[in-house]
Amino acid sequence: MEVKINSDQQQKIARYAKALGHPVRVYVLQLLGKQSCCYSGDLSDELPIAKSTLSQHLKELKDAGLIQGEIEAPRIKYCVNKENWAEAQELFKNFLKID
Amino acid sequence: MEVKINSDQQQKIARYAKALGHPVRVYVLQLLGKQSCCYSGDLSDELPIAKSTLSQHLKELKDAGLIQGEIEAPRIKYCVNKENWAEAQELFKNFLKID
DNA sequence: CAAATCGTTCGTATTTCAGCGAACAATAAA
DNA sequence: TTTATTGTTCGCTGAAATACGAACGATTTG
Repeated sequence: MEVKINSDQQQKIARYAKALGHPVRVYVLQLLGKQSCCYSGDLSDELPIAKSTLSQHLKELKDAGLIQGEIEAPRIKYCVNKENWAEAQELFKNFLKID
Repeated sequence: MEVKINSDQQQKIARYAKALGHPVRVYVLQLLGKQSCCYSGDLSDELPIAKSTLSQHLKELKDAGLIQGEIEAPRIKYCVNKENWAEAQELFKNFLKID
């Protein structure tokens, strides 16, 4: 099957990959994979970056569709977006030819 | 097992992900996965970007370690770097929890 | 030897990224 | 009502990314 230039699949892979293109965002996702959810404030306490910077990273992951936040005022609980996570799994599995 | 901040694994995933963060680079890798190797000039003919831009993209993939180029003067034959490709497969498989 | 071909590098312009501190807004707590 | 807590947004800075055309260098071709 022919590989198409600038296909939807390529754009999606690139979009998800861009979101993973920073170790802090990879860490956040690994943490969520391990403990199912977390709070921004807790992350802020652990990570050696300003909370505004963390906020920007979380926004990037949200914009990519990989996480979602649920308000538990005054805090926000973040968790993985299962649907898009499954899509990313499938895309990278096919792209990287895993198994 | 505890998730470590800024681990080697996170940095590697982020590095490979950054290389995949553009649809043209994803296309190139898909093409190489399908036909094993290709020439820069051929890519340049197919893709709607300047050849200097393509050269930059190929350099980025080389710098990330995903492809390598073999000189067949005056052309260059590009192919996937199998060793690093296998590493990327393993990293993303574990990270995305594929199977 | 000159011309052609191929691919890289440079410089430029623009956009995006990643960091920060300060200010802001929403909510809870006192 | 005031204060505290939480997280976002803004503006800034500097670096990186993405695009290009022009110029360059290495090799092949005529």
